[in-house]
Amino acid sequence: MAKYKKRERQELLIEKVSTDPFLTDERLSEMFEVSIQTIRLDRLELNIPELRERIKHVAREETDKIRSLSLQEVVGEIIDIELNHHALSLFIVEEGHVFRKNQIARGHYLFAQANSLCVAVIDEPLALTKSAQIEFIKPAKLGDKVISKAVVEKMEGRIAAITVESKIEQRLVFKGRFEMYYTGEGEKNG
Amino acid sequence: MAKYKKRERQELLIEKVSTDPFLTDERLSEMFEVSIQTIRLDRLELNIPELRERIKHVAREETDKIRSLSLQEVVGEIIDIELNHHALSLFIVEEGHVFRKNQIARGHYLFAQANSLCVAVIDEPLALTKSAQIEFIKPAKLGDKVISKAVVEKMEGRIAAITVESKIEQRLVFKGRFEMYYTGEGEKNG
DNA sequence: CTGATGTTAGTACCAACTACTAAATGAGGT
DNA sequence: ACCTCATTTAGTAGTTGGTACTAACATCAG
Repeated sequence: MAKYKKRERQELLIEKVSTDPFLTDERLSEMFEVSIQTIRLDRLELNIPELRERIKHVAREETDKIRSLSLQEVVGEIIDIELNHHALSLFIVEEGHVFRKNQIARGHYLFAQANSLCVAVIDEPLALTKSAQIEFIKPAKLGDKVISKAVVEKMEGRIAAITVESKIEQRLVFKGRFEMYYTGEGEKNG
Repeated sequence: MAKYKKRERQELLIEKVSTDPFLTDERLSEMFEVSIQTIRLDRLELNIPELRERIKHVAREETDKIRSLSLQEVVGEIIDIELNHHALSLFIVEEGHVFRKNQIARGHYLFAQANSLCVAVIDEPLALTKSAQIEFIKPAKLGDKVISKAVVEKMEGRIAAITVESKIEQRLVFKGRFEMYYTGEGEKNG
């Protein structure tokens, strides 16, 4: 028997549609070997919108993501800043940031938070990282809220020295010392 | 006169549609105060597909992006590896990786390439970054192909020392020394 | 005034639906 | 075997946002 019972079919339908939102009722009716009307009834019962609405939804969602991605110029959200002095940012560890195995955040995200905070705190048109000494003291896990604080120690001869400390619930998880290279507007070299 | 000439209108149309792909011909015809037919003719001449096709396109494009984002587990593509000894990876600098202003790659992408290479080269179930000293010698720019080489210097007492050098066309742009913490399977501690 | 260019109007048709009515088919329970 | 309720299928009318096509205006330039 190729056909499923109502319950089974509806469960599979949810799965099918959520993995591939581009399926028409016709294609679905072929897949489950039932009539189009049955599929429509199922969608009605399950509150699954029609193809076009599903696509529209995906498209909208994703255009939003693009916006937030280009905002993600800075990793983490800056919550306090006094230019050339100090800055604070918050970074929440999400699914994309962790090793699946153990839910520990990849080191380079903590680094990225610190690094982009350093770029942000310097009030000059160009600021590039020159060097860094960093330490990962404790792993950050999925869901953790990491607060990073950057303090500019000195700025001299186009080089700024910045120390960064990142904490989760007051506990130090990361620290680093960054040297940033910066220049004013007209200036440029290699 | 609220109405535009054909040329102007068509240019604006392209802009409108590309910034908001969700506009129907009807809405557009209202915006430009012309008939729907005129809009349709314009789209025909400009090869702009209809609303539904535009949305579908956006949706598809973005579902692809999600896939490639989750693939971005490792930054850069590993091109050679001998576990616990050395590894090589290639990272091509793309639009998302650079400052828009000057097309220079954000430092944390170079770091991420090096860091994930260090994670990859260690043949143990768990490998976390403990510390790093890094130097950014020359900026990497949009389109650059960065080859990163990690060499394991020693592995002792759950700590591995690894040196990384990243080059663009034989020229050193980044180097670093990483300390990685690792453990075998059953083991675990905070 | 005449043509070319541009703009509108209108028709037939399409995909992928919704909303609704009605008939056919099960599958169970007694 | 018969009745019943759930399920499935069929079919119609109407919707949105179009394509494709024909035909009738407008407008302006030479």
